[in-house]
Amino acid sequence: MEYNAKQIQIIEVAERLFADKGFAGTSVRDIAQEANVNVSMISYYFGSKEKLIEALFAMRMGESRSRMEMLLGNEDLIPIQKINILIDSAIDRLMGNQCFHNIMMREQLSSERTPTISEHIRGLKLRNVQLMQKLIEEGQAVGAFRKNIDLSLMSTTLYGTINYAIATQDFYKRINGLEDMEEAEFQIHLRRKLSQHLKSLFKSTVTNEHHNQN
Amino acid sequence: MEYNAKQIQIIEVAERLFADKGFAGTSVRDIAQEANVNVSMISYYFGSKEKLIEALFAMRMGESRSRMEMLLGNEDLIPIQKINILIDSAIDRLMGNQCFHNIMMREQLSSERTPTISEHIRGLKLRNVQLMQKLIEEGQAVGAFRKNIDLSLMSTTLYGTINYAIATQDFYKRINGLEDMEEAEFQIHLRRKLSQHLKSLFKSTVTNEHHNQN
DNA sequence: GGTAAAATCAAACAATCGTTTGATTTTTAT
DNA sequence: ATAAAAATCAAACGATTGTTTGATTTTACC
Repeated sequence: MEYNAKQIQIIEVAERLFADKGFAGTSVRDIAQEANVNVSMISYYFGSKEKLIEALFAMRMGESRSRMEMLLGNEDLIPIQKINILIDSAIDRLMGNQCFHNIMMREQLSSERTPTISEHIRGLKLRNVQLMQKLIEEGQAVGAFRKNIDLSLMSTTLYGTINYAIATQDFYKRINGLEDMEEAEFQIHLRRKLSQHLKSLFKSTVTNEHHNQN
Repeated sequence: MEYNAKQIQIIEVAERLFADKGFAGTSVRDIAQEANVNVSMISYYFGSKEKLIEALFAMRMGESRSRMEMLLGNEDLIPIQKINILIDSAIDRLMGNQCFHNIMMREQLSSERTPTISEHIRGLKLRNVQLMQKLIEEGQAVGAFRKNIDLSLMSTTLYGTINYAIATQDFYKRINGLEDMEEAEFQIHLRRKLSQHLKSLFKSTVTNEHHNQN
């Protein structure tokens, strides 16, 4: 599906409001007002509020397809380097689209699911899990990684940690005394901390290397 | 605050519906119908829908206070054993109250927060983080744990992993071919897998021990 | 420049929302 | 048994919901 500038404007406003207040908590009049369009434009362009969030998923999902897969082709990297790239790319993707992933998280918490949205999420998660499993199995094959690794829960830890860190970033700011830090600077700070933490976590957990106590 | 049987009945139905469909997505008529009470009873007992969810938080938060803290007093346990108890108690708490923690997760994703609820969540999270930090610092003091551990992100990984595992348990079921498993049995299965995974994760990450490749 | 299509608008639509009302029943206590 | 208090109910309240209508303006094309 192709969207014109005004449609994208509506989608992006809706994305922010859905992330802030939830789908049911956001009225089409809220969206129309913030997007500076008439209320009827939403039904006119998308058919319904429900179809609008489906359009949002169609747009965002279509964007970042097959960006990570290329890292698999690079044969110059050792297994742990590929894992590190996977970690950083996950952090970039989630931190760079916090509103959208907030909505995705809400959608997964909900039981009244839209079939097409559920399918999008399931497909994305399947790709993520399979990519990580492939990387870990590669490492195991060359003897670099441990054998007793819970493959499906490793990706749960990766995405669970990032998602939870984003959801609780205000709390993180507070207990680490970073309330006065510039917002953009804080985002960079959190990315770096998450990257270090997760790389250390994965290195300790999946590799056979001994600890380097520094 | 003390609640009578009918009030608790309303609160528990509301908890399930809020978890399923969100606060804004659940109408007081939905709640009244499923709880077999008249709509006006909600305003009559709680004042408003908003006050109802606050009552839910007051009730659930008041229940499990200071249950974990006692594990700190036990001096017979070595640091990693205390960490393992912390992990299992977190799994028990979140898996045993999935509806409530679903609502808590939604609340943290939202920007339009109720002050009293935010305060409840902040207090709970603060206790969780401080308890884990204390345990890790105890282990570091006796030389059992590594020094370079990101204290605040360790609890993010613990609670992020559990929350995300619960939110995506249908997906977990599917990719592990457990769709035919009895629901109660699956819950036990997931608890055990989570416990093993997180204990292994924490052992590898925080201790100085070398890996035991089995 | 004229005409058809697309876009925009205020207004109205029926449905649902949270809450209140006022009468009625049930419970409690003397 | 009686009076006061608590609980329950159907009905109605005004506000807001998502959507549609029909008229009007803007855009695109020959």
